[in-house]
Amino acid sequence: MEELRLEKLKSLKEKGINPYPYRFDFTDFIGDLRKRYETDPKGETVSVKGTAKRVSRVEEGFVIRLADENLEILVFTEEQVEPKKEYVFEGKLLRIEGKLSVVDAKLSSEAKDKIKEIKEKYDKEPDREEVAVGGRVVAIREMGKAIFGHIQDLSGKVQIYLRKDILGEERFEFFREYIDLGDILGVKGKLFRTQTGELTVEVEDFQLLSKCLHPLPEKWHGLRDVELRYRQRYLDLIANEEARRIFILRSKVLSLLRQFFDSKGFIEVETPILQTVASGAAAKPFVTYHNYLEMNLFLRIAPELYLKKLVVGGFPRVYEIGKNFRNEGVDRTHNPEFTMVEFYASYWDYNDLMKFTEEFFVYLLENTLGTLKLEYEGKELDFTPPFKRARYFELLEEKTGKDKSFFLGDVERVREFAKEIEVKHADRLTHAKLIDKIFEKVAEEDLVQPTFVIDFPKIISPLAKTHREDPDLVERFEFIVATYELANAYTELNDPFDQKERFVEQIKEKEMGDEEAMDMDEDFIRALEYGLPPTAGEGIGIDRLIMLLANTDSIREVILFPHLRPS
RNA sequence: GAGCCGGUAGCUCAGUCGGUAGAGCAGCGGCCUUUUAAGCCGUUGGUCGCGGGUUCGAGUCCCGCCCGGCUCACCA
Repeated sequence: MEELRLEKLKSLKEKGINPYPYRFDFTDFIGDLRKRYETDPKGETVSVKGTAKRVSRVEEGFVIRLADENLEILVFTEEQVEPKKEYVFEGKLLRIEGKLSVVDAKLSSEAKDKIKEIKEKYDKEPDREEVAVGGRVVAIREMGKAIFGHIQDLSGKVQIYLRKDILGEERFEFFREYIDLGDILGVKGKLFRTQTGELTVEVEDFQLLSKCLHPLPEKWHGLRDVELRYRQRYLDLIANEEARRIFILRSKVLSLLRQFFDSKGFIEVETPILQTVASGAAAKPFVTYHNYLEMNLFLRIAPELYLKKLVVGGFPRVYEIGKNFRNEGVDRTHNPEFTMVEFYASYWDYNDLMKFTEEFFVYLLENTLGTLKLEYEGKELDFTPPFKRARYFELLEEKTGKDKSFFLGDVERVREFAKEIEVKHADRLTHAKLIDKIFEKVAEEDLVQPTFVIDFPKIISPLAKTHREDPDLVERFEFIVATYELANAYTELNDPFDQKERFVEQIKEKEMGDEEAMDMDEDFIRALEYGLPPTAGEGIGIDRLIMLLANTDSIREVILFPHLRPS
């Protein structure tokens, strides 16, 4: 902590001022002010003339403050220009961090628009409305008898303007003396626009709402150190607009997801995370210990079996959004705890689920990014339905020249083939795992566009219903986007005798060395004996979905507090 | 687990061949009533991740450890 800020804290208390007051009467979040007085352009082409007041280098090119008749607009360009000279730029009009900006701008010869007219169109006059807003002080610019600054909340930033003649000597000096960058401040005053057109609160009164005892990260570069950004995510959120954007997006996706599922007659439920048998997926669980019961419990690897028990119980459509825990390696696309939505619908089969999935993605994309074509790691992904469909064994045959009967035939010949194409540990994998690994190795990497891979081999799908046209297959699909498995779904196996046999097969697999093979859940079999209606179920990985929408290549960027070793 | 890269001021980063540890921002003291990466003048600030070694001398070279990133493995 900073010595000086601690002294201020002490001095405030001595003056009888509580640096941590109980409440603040505010009228708006900052973003609401902006919504009221500003509309967002939609990327229309404009060309404007003005003087380059400041040229700043950023990662890709330059940001220019272009001024005409004292009104300013930001220009993002790769063109190199000199300050204080006049230029004409043509580009797309967008609002970036609250400011009207011409992006992808190129030098041009003729200006068809005036900055003044653009501003009048999108920035309305606030008519000195009286407002009270709170936020963290992120900039202070002293100007003698006036002070400018910015306060920020999650919804945005707004400029504050303090004048000695309005506040009076004592309050003005109090601000200079006691308010630091990082403090939470409440201000009351009138909204106006400055000469350059920026929405600003002319402060009539202010109150310290909480003292910040540490200096803030650097204002221009933000907080870059990845380790610090994850360990102290609050600082990341204060300093980096991109971090705020991603987690607001994540929240929006969850909200849209609930809206969509609720509107389709699904009921949201919660099932146990602590389980005595961790089943429903192929993975190694975390183990924990219950002191009172004196027994080991597992953190769930999937909610699947519980959700199907609910369908048996008469819930026709259920969904659960929740964490699953898998005791596996950690990398760019795997976190030991991750969020899934898993859902089940009576009377549906996997064809219904594919339609539903298409509809869901369209709903999600239109309400977040506003487009069905999104850019991910330099590639354009097109979510216009219908999505591509590819049969599992047809893909395999296309890539290897070997057909289904080969892969499902003699295990040793499959093993030989796996060794040939350098599948790791081919000599000790079970038949099921061999096929799975060969598929991952040869087929998955080419699946960039959204694709339903359908009709998986039965031996790697112990909970899926046998294919109605082929006893070697099950009615299952994985939804693959940008080579990642985004969803996994099937027509549910509801024959208790078949299910029991499949579990027995899994136990054999486990005995043959597959640690991830599924455990038998006796109560689940009993539930099936009471009758599970025809049902289809699906799980969608929320973290990977957010990665896709946010265009980020690391799962840690979309998890607020990713796991790190203690420092 | 292995390889590579990184850890230097609160933050973002430089630091050459081993020779007294730097910049910008933030901070502090001034000037400035429409500024906005404000500007101008002055100025404080270091366990160079930790421990050991080589050397007259180590941020720099060597060894070990810790934390992070990337890649490959493990998990399977």
